[in-house]
Amino acid sequence: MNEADEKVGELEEALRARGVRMTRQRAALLTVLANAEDHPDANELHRRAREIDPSVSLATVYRTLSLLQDQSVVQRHVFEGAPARFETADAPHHDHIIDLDTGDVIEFCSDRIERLQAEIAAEHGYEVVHHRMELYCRKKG
Amino acid sequence: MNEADEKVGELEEALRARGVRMTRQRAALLTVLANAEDHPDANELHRRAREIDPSVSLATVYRTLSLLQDQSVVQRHVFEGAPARFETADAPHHDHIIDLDTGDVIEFCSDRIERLQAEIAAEHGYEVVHHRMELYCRKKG
DNA sequence: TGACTTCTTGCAAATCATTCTCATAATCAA
DNA sequence: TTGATTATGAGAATGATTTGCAAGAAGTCA
Repeated sequence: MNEADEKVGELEEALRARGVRMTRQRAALLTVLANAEDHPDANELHRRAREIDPSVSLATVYRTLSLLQDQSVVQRHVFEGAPARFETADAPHHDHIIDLDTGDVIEFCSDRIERLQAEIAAEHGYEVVHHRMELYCRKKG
Repeated sequence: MNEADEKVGELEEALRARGVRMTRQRAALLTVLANAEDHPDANELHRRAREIDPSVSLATVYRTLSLLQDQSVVQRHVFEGAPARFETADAPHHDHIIDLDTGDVIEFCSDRIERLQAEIAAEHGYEVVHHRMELYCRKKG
């Protein structure tokens, strides 16, 4: 039993404890998400989930992703001109570098930037509920 | 003749100089854009353009917005879960605070953040082509 | 375990923003 | 004005996501 499978078990239990019904399809999607090292979109998640349970429909993938987002189990990212991509929300907050040539996504985080953001918001009388920062980049010459 | 009308004239001329045909519809949209103090979406721009020239179609609004974006006359912003919003690109680069309760958009910019972004990208072997930073905020209680 | 209530699912049809097709109309250079 | 080229309107097409509905599972309680 690897790390990801362990994670799936924990997630299932946590969700059940919060009154979420555990179905075949939801378990399949949780497994896919826990094993994903990338940032797949709904279609790709659907493809992978079908390998575990061929009956899973795309509609259910979307429904389950919404559910998991509400439960703070996954995060949805919408990058420019592309379908939304998903990842498990267990990692601490981070932002993304998007490689314009390959579509690769690299994660990073910077306390200094976050602090500056809060400062700027405060100057305008606001507090940051959440933010989005994406750097669309190209490999250096 | 106010500031915005002057801007429209300049824009028309600049576009013509670049070989862009000036049509009734394009002029209408330029006028709307030059007079917009907010960040309207395509539908709203269509509504406003119709007040000047009722024949303008939504398809043309979209086509013209693409054209103007290519010509660096307007910038398109896609905020969370909402249609794209547009603004003239004459202002220097800036980022946005989005008021979650009202949908209001406030502009700001921070050299310090931009510098940090470039630094972070460089650490990963990248250079920033462009970026997106949005602070989804609520008024401070 | 069986019976029930309530939630889930798959499928297909519906949305929504945006783009495209194509026949017609307008722009601009000569 | 004329002609070559490009733009436009109307509506159909697209792609991602959501939804309505009838049928199928989950969790509950006796």
